[in-house]
Amino acid sequence: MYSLRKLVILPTVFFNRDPRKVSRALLGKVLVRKGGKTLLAGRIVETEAYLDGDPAAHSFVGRTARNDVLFGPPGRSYVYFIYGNHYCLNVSCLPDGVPGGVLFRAAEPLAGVEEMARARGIELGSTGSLVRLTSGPGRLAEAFGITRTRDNGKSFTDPKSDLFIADDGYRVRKAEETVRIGITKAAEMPLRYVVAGNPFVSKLR
DNA sequence: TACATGATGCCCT
DNA sequence: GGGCATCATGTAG
Repeated sequence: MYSLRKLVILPTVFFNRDPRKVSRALLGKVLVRKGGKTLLAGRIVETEAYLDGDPAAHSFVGRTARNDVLFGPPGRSYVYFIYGNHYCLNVSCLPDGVPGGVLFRAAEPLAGVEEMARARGIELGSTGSLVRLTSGPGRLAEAFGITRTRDNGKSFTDPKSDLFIADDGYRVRKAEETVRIGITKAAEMPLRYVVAGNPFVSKLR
């Protein structure tokens, strides 16, 4: 069983900087969802940065009700619904008033594997079932039970929050930068960050 | 009020 | 390697 005790919740200043820095620094950190008696935890192995003035960022159109969190204070969860099926989880970056964020694209399950499998409708034990739990932004969000109604705007840095990001002392050996996935604008910018060789990183399409 | 569009994943071949 | 499910959001009218 994964132990909560060694977890140190990341402070707000961690997110109050360039999303590229935050994306890289988040690799190896732990995403945690605390339920009533369940604990879901996953090591972050893949992220993407969305910058201020970035044509591929939701904030590019200006501040709206939908993307408001990206413009707000750092360290909040930005959840959006995409393609009629999937939620995606992000964290806001940069000071209040400046838009920016990091998309969580994949994680390695550490705790609550059965709950994740149930949420994903996956039978554990079948081929590749563990990887399919959390490799991909839509999968990751579903495994952690993320929805816009429930989680958009939540603080990631409040110890009382049921959703937070923590450091458990793990250090990534090697990180790699690649182009982002599934976008058409500014598609050439290398703003995707992955833990080299980790099997839970989502595959290029 | 309608409609095109998209930071995708699944389930086939 | 390609079709498809499926809907919130923004923009036009």
